[in-house]
Amino acid sequence: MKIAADQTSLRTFNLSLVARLIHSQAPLSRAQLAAMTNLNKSTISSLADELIERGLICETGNNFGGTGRPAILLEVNPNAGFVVGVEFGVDFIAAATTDILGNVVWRKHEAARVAGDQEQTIAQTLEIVKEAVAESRRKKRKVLGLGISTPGTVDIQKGSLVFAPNLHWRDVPFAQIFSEQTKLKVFVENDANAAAIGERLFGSARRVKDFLFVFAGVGIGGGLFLDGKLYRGKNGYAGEIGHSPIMSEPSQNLCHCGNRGCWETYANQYSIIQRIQARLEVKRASVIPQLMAEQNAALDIPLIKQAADLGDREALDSFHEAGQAMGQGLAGLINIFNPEKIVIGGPLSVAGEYMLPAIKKTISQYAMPGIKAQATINLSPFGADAAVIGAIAVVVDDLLALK
Amino acid sequence: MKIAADQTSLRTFNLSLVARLIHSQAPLSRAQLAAMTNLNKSTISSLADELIERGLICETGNNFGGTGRPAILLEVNPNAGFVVGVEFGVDFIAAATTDILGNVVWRKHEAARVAGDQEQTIAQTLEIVKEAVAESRRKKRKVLGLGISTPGTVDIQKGSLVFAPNLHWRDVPFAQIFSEQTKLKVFVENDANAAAIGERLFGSARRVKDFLFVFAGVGIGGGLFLDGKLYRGKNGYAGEIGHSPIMSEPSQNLCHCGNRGCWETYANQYSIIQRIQARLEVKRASVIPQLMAEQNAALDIPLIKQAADLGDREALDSFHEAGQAMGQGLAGLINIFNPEKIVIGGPLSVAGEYMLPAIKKTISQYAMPGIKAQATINLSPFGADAAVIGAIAVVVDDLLALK
DNA sequence: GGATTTAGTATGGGAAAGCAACAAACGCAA
DNA sequence: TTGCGTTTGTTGCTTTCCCATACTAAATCC
Repeated sequence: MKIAADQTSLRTFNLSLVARLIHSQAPLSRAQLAAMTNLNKSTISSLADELIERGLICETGNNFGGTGRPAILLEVNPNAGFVVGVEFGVDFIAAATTDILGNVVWRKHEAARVAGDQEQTIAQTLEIVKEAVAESRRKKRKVLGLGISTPGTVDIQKGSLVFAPNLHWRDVPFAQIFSEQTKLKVFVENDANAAAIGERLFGSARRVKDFLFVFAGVGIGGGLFLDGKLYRGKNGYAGEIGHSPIMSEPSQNLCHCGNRGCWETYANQYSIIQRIQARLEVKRASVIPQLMAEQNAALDIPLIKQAADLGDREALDSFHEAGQAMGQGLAGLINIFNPEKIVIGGPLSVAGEYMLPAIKKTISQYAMPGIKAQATINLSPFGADAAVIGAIAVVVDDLLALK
Repeated sequence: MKIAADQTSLRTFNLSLVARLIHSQAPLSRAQLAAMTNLNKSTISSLADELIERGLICETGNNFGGTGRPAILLEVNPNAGFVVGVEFGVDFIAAATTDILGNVVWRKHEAARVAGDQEQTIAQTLEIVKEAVAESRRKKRKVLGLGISTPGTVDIQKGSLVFAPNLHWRDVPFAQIFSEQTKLKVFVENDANAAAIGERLFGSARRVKDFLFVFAGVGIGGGLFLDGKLYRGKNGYAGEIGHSPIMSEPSQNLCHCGNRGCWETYANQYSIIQRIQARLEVKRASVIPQLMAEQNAALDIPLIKQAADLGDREALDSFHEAGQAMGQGLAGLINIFNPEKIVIGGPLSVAGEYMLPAIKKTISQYAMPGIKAQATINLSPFGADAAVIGAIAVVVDDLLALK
């Protein structure tokens, strides 16, 4: 057990506090930081010196214009280094490199048989990571760490995947494998959780204490950011928001969790594809079959989104219906969490603009008036990349913890 | 803003830590505390001295028997004083007095037209509180504070009720009224939240970091205890777990929130009464009409519970069905929160033993295997009194915070 | 160009936890 | 009975870290 606070943890806490403030609200002067934190000016000076010493922040010019002595502005050191992130999807590997502020400097998206061949996928991923590291080296930046986000449950202490039903993977010691091969500090996190951290550090939830990240794709996962930190539950499994039984008619689709009536079966990618298929069977006035033929492509979300872009009624209606289902589930979550914000991201969110109106309307119908008025709903600025950026954010979050 | 940590907050943190450990795991020696907290022995001595000085804990004998010098055992000072708690129900006022460990020394339960006449109800409550205080004085104990729990949303800073739809009350400055009249330190909290704190301090969730208190009665409210503290959401409205839309057939009951299909309409008190009424219309083989006639009583939960005690099929089946509905909602919550525990209490829980088997069975059907295996479900040891005890716990929690 | 204002630094002090040595209080065994 | 080992708790000193105050620095304003 180690729960008490000593002088060192006090220092660490304040160091981290100042680092996070500068990260999220730069540029800031020492005087501003003192006012914001209620710490003494001299204490702030000492903390800032240490952060500069560590290379995390730097002075970046003066703030002329006002009366009095101009402030020396502090901001995150843009030369501190790069961070590499990797996301495992069901049928792709996504990777990116950013600086500490989340500015993307390199990215890659490769199709992969992730759910098929584990060994080959890891080998393929290692190549991508090595490419990212080489690229960083070429730009004369050191790599501060590697973040990995994956569907399924994760042991963040060990840095291993516990079980990902979608991938059919179990007990994969990612941290061990990747740190051995790359000598990097490796972090592993669930995709929705990672995306939530990404949204908090780099995205649309920067100063938000209580928000939910809804990661929509093959399923619907949730990253619960509560009271200023990610909530993981007893074993790190929290956030399985997609499996609330909202309907239980036997007619409904079997969820991959084995039950019927799970919320996500009404609002995930496949539910939309199904809606389209059902519509195409009875009605042919849609550009979708044509698009599929032209592009020799399967019926997937990007394709349906193209159809919607062309004004296709069936595509638009399907997104609308899925949006309603999404909104119904989110209404319940809003009542439960009284969040300040709900952010929607993940693969399905490429069609977000077509779903959002229905989502908002349904929420406003079902959520309790006093609570829903407090919550804003928006799409993640990272869209389908939310989990890659999130993987990077996990690393940056550790840097800012200054442990 | 005041977010940073200084020496004083360090001391407070450690003082509170030691106080809570002693409160929850007494008796403990200084040496044990040092081992548990990783604080230095001398630091623990200093902290213990201060807690003794403040009258919160005391030395209580030695731990002979082992090898080496016997330890001096520390425990909560039983003479520190009493705490008074009050719960507003829809049609009753409940009050109790306990010591700091939650041992009840006095209690009172009065019928009242709470939802009817606000002024009269408050006057009636004041009388009860004064009686409790007089009783404490008679026992030569000082009263350390007054806790008030109420349905609806609460402003805990101001100590006022914001809005309680069930009571038709709005903007009631409880803290102001009661502290003026009694000179006590007054705390106000939502009933489900209070009950959760009570369960954590005195009940079945003592060392549990992540659990949900389900307060079942007129509605179904939730107290969310996450990461070792109560989660309140952006505005303190979190925990409205009863209003997740789980079904939306137009046939269903209108919820008092204005929607149809809310989970709580399938599992609250009224849903059970309705089930019974429907059954009695088509089938007469029940002792319920007879009980109602004998006792000249309305059809309410205690009466239906009596019928169940007599083996009445209709009563048992109705509880069973409501238990299934309850379980369906709880399954979703388990998936969302990955809690260590779910505790069910509140007025409806007098019939808990008849609902629990169905609840557990439904949960085990609908919740995800890996997650549900981690969660135990149990009834609150305080049953229908959970919110009164909770009101007291809110006061004790403040005492243990040592602010 | 001096007054004013705001920013940041230097110095000494105080609070809190750590460390190490020591005293206290028991069991045990010779 | 006495000495030893063992564990507990205290004491005095040290270290760490933040705070208060005074001071220097560097701009604007008049």
